[in-house]
Amino acid sequence: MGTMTAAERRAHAKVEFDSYLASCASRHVLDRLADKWVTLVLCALGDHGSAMRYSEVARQVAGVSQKMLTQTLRALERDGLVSRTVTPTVPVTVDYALTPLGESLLEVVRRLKRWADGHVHQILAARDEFDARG
Amino acid sequence: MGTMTAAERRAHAKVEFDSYLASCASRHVLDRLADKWVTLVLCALGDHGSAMRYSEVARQVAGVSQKMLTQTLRALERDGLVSRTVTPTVPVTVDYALTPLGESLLEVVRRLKRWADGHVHQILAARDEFDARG
DNA sequence: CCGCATCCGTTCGGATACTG
DNA sequence: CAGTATCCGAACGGATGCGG
Repeated sequence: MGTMTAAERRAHAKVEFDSYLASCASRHVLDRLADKWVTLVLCALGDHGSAMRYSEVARQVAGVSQKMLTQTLRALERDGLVSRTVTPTVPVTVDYALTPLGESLLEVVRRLKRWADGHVHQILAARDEFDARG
Repeated sequence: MGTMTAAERRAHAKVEFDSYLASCASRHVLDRLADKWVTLVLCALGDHGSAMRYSEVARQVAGVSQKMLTQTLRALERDGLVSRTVTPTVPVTVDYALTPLGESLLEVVRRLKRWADGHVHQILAARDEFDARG
């Protein structure tokens, strides 16, 4: 395997770049929120108030595949943002809820949503004007 | 064309889902921020304080390809978050700066970063514990 | 009921080369 | 200097089928 074209150079550049990103700890969290489904799941759990079954979350979010939902919930659990409780009933029961850390994050996300709701018309207007010019 | 396998069903589901998303206007903005480079560019412009040349931004962000940088700047310009000023000198000069709307958003993003910086250790700790259990 | 594994189309994003 | 255009590998994300 004498060919080490893209993969190698990529790896090198990645290390370099990751060290840059690592210096900015908050990027890890931003990257989490960057996920399309994370905010939706977070808000679903937050709006509901109490723990939700897996299928409840799926119904609430309503466009997510179970692959993405499971993946998202796992990631959130891993980061300590949601808790996962398995009750060994006959068909197993699994409940998800926000942890205190998750609720703390939800507050910040809600601020973001509030900003978005308050400024979305300006953004859409700017977008229209920009597109009109071509 | 009797075959309308994935493409068709996909299209149908997408319409359904998009109407769900459309009801939540703030998603548009969240999706913008979801972009990996948007927050970095936003912060670069914000930290610098005044207008920056294209190459200055590139140097500051330091891991972005020119393709992504241009694409990101265009998107931000389109949304009215940054202004793009072309000065027709001999080698053309282009300056980018935050608009008032962009600065307004930056404030919210900074809140998010502050939360992240304040809680990243909890997240990393949770992650380690989770990984330790396997 | 909850979730994992596989397959596969779509999209993202970097490298490179070229223009004004 | 500040882009644009093309190519291509890598990663995302949905559909389906199986397992506990």
